[in-house]
Amino acid sequence: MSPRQTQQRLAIRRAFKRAGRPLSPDEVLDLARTDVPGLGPATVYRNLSRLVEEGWLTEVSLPGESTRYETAALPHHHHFLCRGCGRAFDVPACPGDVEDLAPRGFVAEAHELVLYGRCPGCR
Amino acid sequence: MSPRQTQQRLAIRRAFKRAGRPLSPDEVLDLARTDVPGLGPATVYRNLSRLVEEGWLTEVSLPGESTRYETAALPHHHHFLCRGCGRAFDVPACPGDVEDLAPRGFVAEAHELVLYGRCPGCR
DNA sequence: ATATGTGCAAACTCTTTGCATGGAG
DNA sequence: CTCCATGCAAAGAGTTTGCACATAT
Repeated sequence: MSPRQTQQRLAIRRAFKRAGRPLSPDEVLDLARTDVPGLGPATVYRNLSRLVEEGWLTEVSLPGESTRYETAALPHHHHFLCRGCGRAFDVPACPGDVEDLAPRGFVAEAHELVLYGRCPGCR
Repeated sequence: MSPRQTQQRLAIRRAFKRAGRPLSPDEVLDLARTDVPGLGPATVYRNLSRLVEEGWLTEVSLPGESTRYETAALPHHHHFLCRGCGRAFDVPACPGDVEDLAPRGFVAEAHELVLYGRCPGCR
């Protein structure tokens, strides 16, 4: 029962390949509609969940923002949220050892770092 | 037009003083209802916004989580989210210089770091 | 006495689900 | 020809707003 190659599904994957950055469901809807005009939000949500299950996408949670998604298989990295255009970008770096900052008695297993500022297009 | 000292408002502020950690609107509602049983969610939301405007609270946004709030006037710090109980805690530390990680062309103005793991009560 | 704050309920936004139709295999 | 996937519309969860009444000042 591998997934069917529908036009909608192809358009959604194409959107991610073209964007090269994390996308919100709404951004996916806009981008994929250039290929499949009749595309509806429910289909986007269903495919995003499906693609996460299959390991092709991962969820990107940013503070105060609705969940975004990006293609999986990237090494450990962080994110940059532009205050101008609201778009998210990858930051291919990590300060390292940040989990040692946990107070005594707390056990840190993972961390997320988000930078806020201006992207090259919004300066 | 300084705010009135209603029982609801007092109960909400008392909830934060007692908790000593970031609280979600729902947590505030539960805690403040021990003082004012009839308290409704709308009143909590209205007071949270008001207290942020007045500078008594600040918003705490954590990835994938609904907005929490904590008493303002704390020095720069970060947060710990317990995967066991879902509660947020303060981390009074910062790795420093993380904004230099922004890719070329990007200007970072602020950052947020979140640790995930287990709090002392959930080990 | 006056007008701000509250509680209820309706409105809104974002996301999920049910169901009949359409298209991939 | 079969089912899985889609689109629509309705249902949910969380938050905001409108309105009449309560209450702090």
